[in-house]
Formats: sequence, C-alpha cells, structure tokens
Amino acid sequence: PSPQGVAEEATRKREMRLLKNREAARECRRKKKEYVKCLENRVAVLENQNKTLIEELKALKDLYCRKAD
Amino acid sequence: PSPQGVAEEATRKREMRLLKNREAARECRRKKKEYVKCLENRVAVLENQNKTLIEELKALKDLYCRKAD
Amino acid sequence: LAMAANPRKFSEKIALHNQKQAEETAAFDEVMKDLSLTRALHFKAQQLQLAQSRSNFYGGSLPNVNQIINAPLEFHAAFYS
Amino acid sequence: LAMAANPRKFSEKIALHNQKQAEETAAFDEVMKDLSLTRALHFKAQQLQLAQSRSNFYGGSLPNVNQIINAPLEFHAAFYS
DNA sequence: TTGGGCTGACGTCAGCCATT
DNA sequence: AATGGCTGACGTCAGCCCAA
Repeated sequence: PSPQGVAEEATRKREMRLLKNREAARECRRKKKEYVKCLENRVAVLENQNKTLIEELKALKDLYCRKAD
Repeated sequence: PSPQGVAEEATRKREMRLLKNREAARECRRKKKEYVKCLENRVAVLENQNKTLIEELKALKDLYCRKAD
Repeated sequence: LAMAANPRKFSEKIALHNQKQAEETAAFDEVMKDLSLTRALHFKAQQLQLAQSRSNFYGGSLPNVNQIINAPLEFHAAFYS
Repeated sequence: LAMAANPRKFSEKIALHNQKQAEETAAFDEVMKDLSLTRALHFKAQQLQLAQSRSNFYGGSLPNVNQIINAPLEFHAAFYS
C-alpha cells in the first residue's frame, strides 16, 4: 500500500467518524429535549393529581366529621 | 485613525464578544443542568406525596365504609 | 437487577417515566373511581348548603357570570344538572 | 401579568418550580397533619377489632412472631403502646 | 479486552427580547 | 432603532460502558 493511499484512508476514516458522531449528536439532543418535555409534562400531571387528591381528602374528612355529629 | 488601529480594534472587539459568550454559555449550561435536576427532584417529591395521599384516601374510605355499618 | 433505576440512555429514562406515570395514573383513577358514591353524598350536602346560601339572592339581580366561569367545577355541575 | 407562566431564563423556571413545590408541600403537610385525629380513631377501631379477634386465642398457643414483624406499622404500634 | 454507540462538556453562530 | 444578556442549535473532543 502506497503512503498516499494510507493517508487518504486515514482521512476518510476520520471524516466518517465525524459524520457519524455528528448525526449521533443531533439525535442525542433531540432525545434530551424530548426527555425534558416528558419531565415537565409528568410534573404537570402529578401536580393536578396531587391537587385533586388533597381536595378529595378534605371533602372526605369534612364528610366524616359531619357524620360524627 | 489609521487602518491598522481599526483592524486591531475590530479583532479585540470580536475576541471580547467571544470571551463573554464563552462564559455565558458555561453559566447557561450550569443553570440548565440545575433546572433538570430540580425537575427530577420535584417529580420524586410529587410521586411520594401522591402515593401517601392515595394510601390515606384508601384508609379513610375503608374507615368511612365501616362506620356506615 | 432487571432494570437500573437511573439508566444512561434518554430513551430508557423516557420509557421508565412513562411506565411509572401509567401505573400512578391507574392507581389514581381506581381510587377516584370508587369515590363517586362519596361524591354523590357530598353533592347533596353542597347542594343543600348552596340552596340555603343563595336563597337570599332570590328576587334580586342576576348572578355574576364572570365569577361563575372562574368558579370550581362543582358549581357548574350544580347549575347544569 | 405580573409573571409569565413559562419564562425563558432557567433561574426564573427554578424559582417558579421551588415556589410551587413549597406551596404544594405546605398544603400536603396541612392535610396530613389534621389526619392524625382520624388516625387515632383508626387506631382505636383496629385495636378493638384486634382485641375481639384475638380473644379466641386466650389460653391457647402464642401468636406467630414471624407474621407480626411483616405486618404494617399500625400493628406494631398497637403492641408497643 | 476492545471497538462503537451515547452522552457530557466545550466553543461558536444565530436569534429572541427586555432594556436603553 | 440599537444594544447586550440568555438561550437554542450545531459540530467537535473526550470519556463511559456494554455488547461483540
């Protein structure tokens, strides 16, 4: 193998690695963004459930206290 | 103003902008990381609260049903 | 273990959170589902209390709609039922 | 409005989440705090039920300890009070 | 053990927007 | 209108970690 071909091969190898890592970085950022949105949505859902459960507990408590009379 | 001084001034201006944006990017990434950890911790807290509230609701419901007898 | 609690890949994190959310939502729905009976009794109590509370406005001006649309859902159900 | 619901700066997002979490935790603690009274009644009911249930074993063999240590905490409190 | 897939962190460019 | 502060998105380097 001539030294010229070896150098070109190494260059192509590097470019291929950079290209792959480029696309991988894009997909990784996309997944991370989706994960953050998933977290925010989960927080909102848990917030509503928490609020509903607290109100339900208050109502049930009042109902129980009135039954004690 | 000589053309030499103008070119140097433009170069310094650019380097200053790059330096400022460099530090700003570091702080921004730090804040984003802290925000994500804040979200994850908030999810965990809400998860425990919801679990406790659900168990409490179940217990109160059973207690109320037994009082009806 | 079968699954780590803190995976490295974002896909696994998303899948894990979706799974937990599904379980919690199921438990939440089941608890709130059996509460319809209690809700009925609570409705009756609130309806009586509201009727007694609003009896003072009978024969007066119309109720404020802008306040009603911002009120909790129980009040809407009490009106449209 | 005084504050946007979805700010751009991460600091404001963190502050907003901390504020909401503080409010929710306060409401949660207040609801769970007033439930100690209900818990006490629950304890009495369970205690009576347990006493009535175990009255059949009086004069018989000893209770199974291996079952007791795996039972909920309410049962332990009923024993060590 | 090691190559390759994902991710953390960096610097740079472009763009939004509150402040001036 | 114009400026500067933050952030979104990109490409690159370094490193971890698991399946070959």
